[in-house]
This record gives sequence, structure tokens and C-alpha cells, in this order.
Amino acid sequence: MTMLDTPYTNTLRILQASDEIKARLSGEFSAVHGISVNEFLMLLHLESAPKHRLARVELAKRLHVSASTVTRMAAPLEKIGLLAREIDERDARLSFVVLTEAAHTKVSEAKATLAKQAGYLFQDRWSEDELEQLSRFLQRLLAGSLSTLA
Amino acid sequence: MTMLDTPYTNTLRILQASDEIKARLSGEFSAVHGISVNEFLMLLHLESAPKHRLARVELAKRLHVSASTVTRMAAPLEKIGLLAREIDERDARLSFVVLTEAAHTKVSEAKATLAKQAGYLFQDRWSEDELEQLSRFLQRLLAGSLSTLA
DNA sequence: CCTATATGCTTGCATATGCAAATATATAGG
DNA sequence: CCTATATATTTGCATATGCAAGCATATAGG
Repeated sequence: MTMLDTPYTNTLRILQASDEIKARLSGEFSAVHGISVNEFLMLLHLESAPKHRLARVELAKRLHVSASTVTRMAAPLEKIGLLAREIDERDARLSFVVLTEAAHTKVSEAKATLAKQAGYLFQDRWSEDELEQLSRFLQRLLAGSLSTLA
Repeated sequence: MTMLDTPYTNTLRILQASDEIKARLSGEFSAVHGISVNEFLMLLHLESAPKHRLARVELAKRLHVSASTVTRMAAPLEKIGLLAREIDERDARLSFVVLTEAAHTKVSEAKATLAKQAGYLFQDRWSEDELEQLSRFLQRLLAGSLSTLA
């Protein structure tokens, strides 16, 4: 047996890399920005959306969480003024989550933290070419997803 | 501005890919194997350890979770006979988590499920060369980690 | 127009997980 | 040997999250 199933090992390695990254980020995010990594990702999805707003169901799909989680994640972010609510005139069921001005600032700052940590993560032994090749691989892997934050 | 910070985008994409993968796996894992993806990862770490056992603190580090989480994750797995406990004769503080025989079977079955889903994930537009190149990239990224499941 | 079904959101309940305190044991320094 | 400190584990409490039920609104068929 060749003992090589690259899809299997790649999948496992992506899961591990993600856990590693989240562990590195979580401390600095709560301490410096007062939000969790998951909350940051929510803001990021909203930032990349038209009008910086999304229906809760749509946001849930992009974050791979349940609708109830969106309801509960958004609540404290509304309280601290990073998110607001908008209704749809044509469909009263819809309740959009919208980024506030303060949130744009917060997102910029948090992006800088992420960029810094990402820099550490890739600082050794990575050529510009390799970084871009990895980027293309990951983009291909995410091609089926609906989000595409980066 | 070139608008290209590949470490940043790569980091974000890894987080997204991981969420995507976990979402795909979680349903089938609970339904078919009766364990969660995280529980499977715990079993996998133990399988790759010498004597198929690890101290709880060590297991916590490799899974990037707290020690209390290990305590609580292991409890139900002990109840269903997948894990057992062993003490250290020289250090009474240590309480090893050990894989049972039943767990080896369970891990094999779950690995097959993961391999299948990984196959779907990479089935389109990936050459063997590209798969191995991605594998090397991810391995490099994980070089600093202590686990290395794959 | 009315009813049946579908969709979006929220809430109750159960599970998952982290942090800090509590407990037990080990180790170093006197 | 005794004490102070360090380490491993567990437990109490708070937060995070999913599922299913409940509620409001929309849409399709008659």
C-alpha cells in the first residue's frame, strides 16, 4: 500500500491549520478589539455584502451557523453599536443586519491584527510564488461556497 | 494599491475551508458513527500516539482545547467503551486517556467516511501533482505544531 | 378572498466549551 | 523532613451554539 490519500490528508491538515490559526487569533482579538474571531468574521461578511447588509438567513449560510446563532451573535453587537437593524419594505419577515460606521473602523483595525498574525504564520520559508499558488489552491477549494471573503 | 496580501487571504481562506469541511462532515459523522467530528479528532490523536494513549493535558494541547474540555469530552466516550483510563505509577497526578479495541474499529470506519468526503471535496479539477503540492504547503504551515495527524 | 404551505426570525432547551477555583500530587530549597 | 511552588485534573459558572417549536408574514391554489 502506498499509504497516500492526499485528499484525506489535505482535509485533515486544513482542519488542523484552522484550529491552530483560531487559537493564535482568539486571544488578541478579545483583548485588543473586544470581539471574538467569529464576531469578526460576521462583520467581514457584512462588509463584503452590497450595502453592507444581509438578511439573517443569508448571513447564517455564509457563516455556516444556524439562524438562531445569528440572532444571538448579532444582539450584543447591536448593543455596542457595531450592528443595526433594517427592515424590508416589501417583505416584513426580513430583518437585515447592517454594519454601522463604528463597525467599519472596528473591521479595519481587526483586519490589521489578522494581517499581522497571518504575516507571522507565513513568515518563514514562503516565497511570493508559493503564497500565491497556495492562494489559488484554496480559492479553488472554496469555489463552490457562496461567501468568498478573500 | 496592489490589494494583495496573500498571507491575509490565505489565512482567511483556510478558516473558511475548515468551516466548510466541518459542516459537510458533521451530519454524516453523528448519523453514521455516533460521534462528533471533534470526538473523532480526539480518537485520531490517541491512535497516532505511542501506546495509543496520552495524558489529558497533552491531548488538550494537541486538540487546541482546554483541559476541562478534554475531561468532559472523554467522559461519554468512556461510557460507550471507546476510551479507558490508565494511571501513571510514577506520577499519581497523571490520568492517561487510552483507546480501546472498539475504538480502533470505530476510528477505521470514521476514517473511511472522512476519506470519502475528502474525495468529494477534491474530486474536480485537481491533478495528483496539485494535490501533493497542496499537501506539502499545508504540512509546512503545520510544521510548528506538535500534533501532525496527517 | 381564504386556506394551505413555505419562509424568516426568535425562543426554550440541551450540549459544548472556556476560565477560574478547588483538589491532589510532585518537586525544589532549606 | 517541611514548606513553597508547580503541575494535572476536575468542577462551578458563564457563554456559545444547534435543534425544534412557535410566531409572523408571504405566496400559491382554489
